[in-house]
Amino acid sequence: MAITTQNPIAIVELCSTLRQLRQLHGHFLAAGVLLDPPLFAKFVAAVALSPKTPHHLPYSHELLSHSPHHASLFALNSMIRAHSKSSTPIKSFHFYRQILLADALSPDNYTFTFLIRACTQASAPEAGRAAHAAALRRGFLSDSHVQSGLIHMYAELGSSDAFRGIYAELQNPDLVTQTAMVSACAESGEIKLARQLFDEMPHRDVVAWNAMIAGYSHLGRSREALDLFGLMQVEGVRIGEATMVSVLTACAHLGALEQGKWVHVYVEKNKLRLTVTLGTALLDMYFKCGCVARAMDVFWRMKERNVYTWSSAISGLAMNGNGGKCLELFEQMKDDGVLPNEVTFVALLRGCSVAGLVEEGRDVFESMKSRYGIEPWLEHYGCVVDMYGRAGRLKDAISFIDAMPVEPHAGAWGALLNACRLHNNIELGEYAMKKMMQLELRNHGAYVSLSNIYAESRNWHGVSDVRELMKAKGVRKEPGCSVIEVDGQLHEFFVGNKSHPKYINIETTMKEMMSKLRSAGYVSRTNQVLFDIEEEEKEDALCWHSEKLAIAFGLMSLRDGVNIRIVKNLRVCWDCHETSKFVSKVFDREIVMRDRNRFHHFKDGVCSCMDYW
DNA sequence: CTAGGGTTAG
Repeated sequence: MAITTQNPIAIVELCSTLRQLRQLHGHFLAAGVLLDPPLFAKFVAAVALSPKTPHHLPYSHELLSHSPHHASLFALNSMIRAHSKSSTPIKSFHFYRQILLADALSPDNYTFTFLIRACTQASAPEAGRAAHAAALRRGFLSDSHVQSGLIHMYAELGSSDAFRGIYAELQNPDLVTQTAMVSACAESGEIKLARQLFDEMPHRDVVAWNAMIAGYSHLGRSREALDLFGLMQVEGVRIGEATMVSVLTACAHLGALEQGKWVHVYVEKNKLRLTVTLGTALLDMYFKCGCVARAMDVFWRMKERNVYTWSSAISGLAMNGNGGKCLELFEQMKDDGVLPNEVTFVALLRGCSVAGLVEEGRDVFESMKSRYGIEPWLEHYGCVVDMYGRAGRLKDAISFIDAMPVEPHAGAWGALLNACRLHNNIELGEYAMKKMMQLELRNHGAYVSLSNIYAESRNWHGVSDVRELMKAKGVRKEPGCSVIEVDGQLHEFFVGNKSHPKYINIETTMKEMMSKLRSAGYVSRTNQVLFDIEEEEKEDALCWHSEKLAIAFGLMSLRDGVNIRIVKNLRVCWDCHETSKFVSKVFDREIVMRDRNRFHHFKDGVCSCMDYW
């Protein structure tokens, strides 16, 4: 685009380096464009909000401080807004102070809306209450956007009483405020109340619908999210980009590929712009449905990619076991000038871990602190332990734990425990378990891992001890559940659950399937059967694990050549994993299984995880 | 065309 003085804001958005911005500024200055205060304000705001360069915020700050006479309320509000979305939201107060100090200026409803949002972003309760008090003092509490901001803020801070109190005192909350309340209730787990408020709303626009759909999505109640989306279409509400993002999140969670593809087609048909957010949600959906190629296709088609986009892609590749590609993508991310954040590093470390790239992973972990100044979260430590452990370097894993500057959490010990299971180290496994117990954890996963370690070595005493322990501690195992999509319909299976309408056929298919597998050399192993089931039920239960039911159902329902795609809520057990490998070979059928941790792509009798998970 | 809803990891 040629630089003209007609479209200053559009040109700012095209700049990708600080130098370009400075040049542009000089150009506009020479042309006299920026003498017009409103235009100057817009320019500064555009610079501040420009996502391309990491230096945009300091630069716009600099522009403002060199032109005090141009520091209009509009410009300062925009700066507060820009900072509220940045990684340093609390700096918004700097501009708030500037407004207060300027004789000719005083804060308005916009100022408080942005300021409150900044406090929410920063999770800063004191600052938030101060902003609340100031807004009250200056009489802006009647503004619905201020109300909405406050409700969101207190929900984010976890003070349910506070946002309820605010809402209760309002005589006539309008659409915006009601929507905020729906979203706040959903966020604090009160989804029923949220739905009630939503249903009672006299008028509901796209935003309200979306708040409710997103509420379900966030709580993992994806089915309800999709149901509500269906209702929204029936009511003829215009579907927008944001709606699609929530719907895609729900599809991703469920592994509902058909519905997800439908969204993709809808987006293209209706020529919705593939914005960063929508594109990211779309590629994430494809990744979580196991469609790596499609996901990467969307990724490369996107015109703009932010840290979410890159992190999603890296994480998607990691989940699908492609660690080498993760590191490659990370290099490209850096070339692109996008700064990685904590989440990017979680994804990267997981990628190194699944691919056994220990040295690379260690470098990544080091550079995270030294180059990017990011303080590791507990998750990062857990990933490193997992990385060493998975590679069989249990000594490195344990010394890494010992050297952790923070108290090791259940995740770190859990990673070690899983490594002990993979590498049959009972002694260290027991030690890890003991450590976990001291953390008073109620997570059943650890008990299952330990039990499996005992079972591998046929130590049935150990197995029953763990079972007793679980009983004593009142830890219950979450029931295993597998979901399979057939013709766009999701079918749910639980262990030994016989309630499916086609159960008789499933049972027949299952028996045939197992006998075919046996003649192909499959031998069932009862040693990893979940130990909370009585002995005599073991053999039986093994045959009726939810993923096996789902596979049988897939075999009888899906045309030849269609992949069987299964989403499981827990980790897959050894026996089901083995069964899947055999099915993929004997029936010449690919199986894509997403478990709690990662993907397993079964083909020709081999799994993409190489039996390491 | 300054304001409410939406994206990543566990």
